[in-house]
Amino acid sequence: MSALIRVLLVDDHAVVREGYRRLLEATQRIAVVAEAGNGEEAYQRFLEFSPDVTVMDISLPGIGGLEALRRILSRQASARVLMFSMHEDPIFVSRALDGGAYGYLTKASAPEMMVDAVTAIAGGHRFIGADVAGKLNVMRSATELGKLDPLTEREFEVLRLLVDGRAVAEIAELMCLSSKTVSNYQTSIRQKTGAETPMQLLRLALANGMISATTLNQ
Amino acid sequence: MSALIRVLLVDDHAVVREGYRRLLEATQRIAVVAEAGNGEEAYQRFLEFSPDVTVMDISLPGIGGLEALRRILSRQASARVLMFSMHEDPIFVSRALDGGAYGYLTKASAPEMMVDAVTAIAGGHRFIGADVAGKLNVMRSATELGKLDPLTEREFEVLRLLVDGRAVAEIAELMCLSSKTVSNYQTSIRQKTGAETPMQLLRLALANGMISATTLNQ
DNA sequence: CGTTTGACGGGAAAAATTCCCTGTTTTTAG
DNA sequence: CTAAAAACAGGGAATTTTTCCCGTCAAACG
Repeated sequence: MSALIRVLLVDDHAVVREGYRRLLEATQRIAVVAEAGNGEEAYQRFLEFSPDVTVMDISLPGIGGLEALRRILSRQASARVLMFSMHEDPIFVSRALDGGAYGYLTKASAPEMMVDAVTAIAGGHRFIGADVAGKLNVMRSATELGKLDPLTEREFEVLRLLVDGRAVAEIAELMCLSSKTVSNYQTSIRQKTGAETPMQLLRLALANGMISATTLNQ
Repeated sequence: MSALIRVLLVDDHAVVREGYRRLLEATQRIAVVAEAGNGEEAYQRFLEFSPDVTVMDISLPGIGGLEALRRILSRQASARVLMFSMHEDPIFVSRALDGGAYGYLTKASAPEMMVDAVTAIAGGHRFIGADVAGKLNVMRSATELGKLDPLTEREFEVLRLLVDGRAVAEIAELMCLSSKTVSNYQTSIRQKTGAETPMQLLRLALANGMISATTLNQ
């Protein structure tokens, strides 16, 4: 029998941490040795405790889960981190795995799967929730950031103006084009990026830093 | 000593339900008699079990937490429902309370507070988490935030799903409506808020905290 | 040279939105 | 309790937008 698996638990919601803690510790094979509520703290705790496995929410206040993951790995490349999130969106999954995570689960997964995942990762395996694993291959390597690459200059400009809150007609005037052309560009943008609704397009643009999220709030 | 408090637990994430269940049952004074993963199911379980307190997430797939709350109350006006959510945004809080909820907590609250809240509500008191109670009055007057107030419950739900990146047809299916109706709602939302492009809607939603800026970036 | 790729937009068909209007519930006010 | 008001749901028709496919033109490329 192997020794206790020492876990660092990171989530900004105390209730969720509590849920995972009870869940994990119920097995007797896992001990939660530390918790953190944000990215910076997670990094600190990681250095302090050197946990076998770090279980971390991808959405954290402050530096965010992916950045925390990066910092941890830059300090100790062999660190084993299980990322989880409430999104089963493949983009999140691939970003996490590209970032060096050892596993990925959604909060919608069966609770027991968390135990399996932690155990697997502690043993050096990778673990990806069945619910997202399927989708992964389809979208693989199409990381969110690359999605805007195939856009031509004009398409990109149209997207920028859309994100700026401009209407199609307005963009046409600004760019001295026919509304028709702008519409056509919009269509090709959607095809190239795979965004199916205006909002998805916007979120994609935001994720690519076309606008800083903080700017949005005023 | 009073009898056991019988609780119905509603959240779309099994892990979160599990966390709350363990948390609540650890006290010995509370028993989780049923769980539900969506609004329709919540209503069914409520009828089946007549729980003393219903603990329900505001963001649910299908009919949504607020609608589920409404249905429950229309069946039994004396029902005691504790709504919770990951948002501490005043708009959600006031919606829930206007809708007849007995209490409101955020997932960021200390886990023990959940127990206190359930106990208080079972005793007929109202319970609002300290973290949101303060903001309730302050933010009420802020001009930006008032923009979503004239929206009706259905409009609000449509907006939430739109911002979530859902297509109109998808929303229609989720809410069991005709696409036509959803389109009509969309129009009235735009008229009431003055938002003319999807981006402006997104901005509004952000300003009102329907989405956290960090969610967008990760 | 051809060939490809991007810029631009027309035309026709398809889809979505808008405006208006009709019912039905629900809620509120007196 | 009753009347008025508001919310809910969606049909019809006109309109706008989008989509898809087509073309021209110019620059870049092998």
